[in-house]
Amino acid sequence: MAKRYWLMKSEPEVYSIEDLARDKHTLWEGVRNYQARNFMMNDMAIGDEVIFYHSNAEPPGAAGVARVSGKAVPDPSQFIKKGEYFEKRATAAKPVWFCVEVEFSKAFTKIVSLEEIKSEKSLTEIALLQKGQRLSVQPVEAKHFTKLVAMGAHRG
DNA sequence: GCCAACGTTGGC
DNA sequence: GCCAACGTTGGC
Repeated sequence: MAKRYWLMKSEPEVYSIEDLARDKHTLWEGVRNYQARNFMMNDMAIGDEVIFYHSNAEPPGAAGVARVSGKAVPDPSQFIKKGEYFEKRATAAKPVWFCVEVEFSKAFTKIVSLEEIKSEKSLTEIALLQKGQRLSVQPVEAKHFTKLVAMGAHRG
């Protein structure tokens, strides 16, 4: 199957591209939206490439590239009773939430800001910019992925 | 199944 | 902190 491309959002105050660079890989825990979960469960494959997007940041924007390094597994955070992501409906036999593992690929020297993405003509169709688009895990077309990476690489 | 109320996301 | 644009919940 052909490699696919994705965009995954994280608040850098919580987990940034620098954190991923340090950790090398991480489980993408805490997604609590069914559409986003289904992308991870059903559509993501090892080797798929991911734009790591900083949301609720100054500035918001694409911060680097990661790679899917492990297929979807039950999200451990749903079983932590005192945790922020506890899911009381979940059992070991029937988990509710799943997450993939991603590994660090590269950090852009400088964030490709949302403002720059908006002003780039070839990116007007990217899912990220569509009205009401809030999904924290979303597909990206190959041409948009390539463009974002080129914009990120042309810095520094 | 409908839909109002409520909660969340995330840019500004 | 505000609020648009969602998604979820729960009464009926």
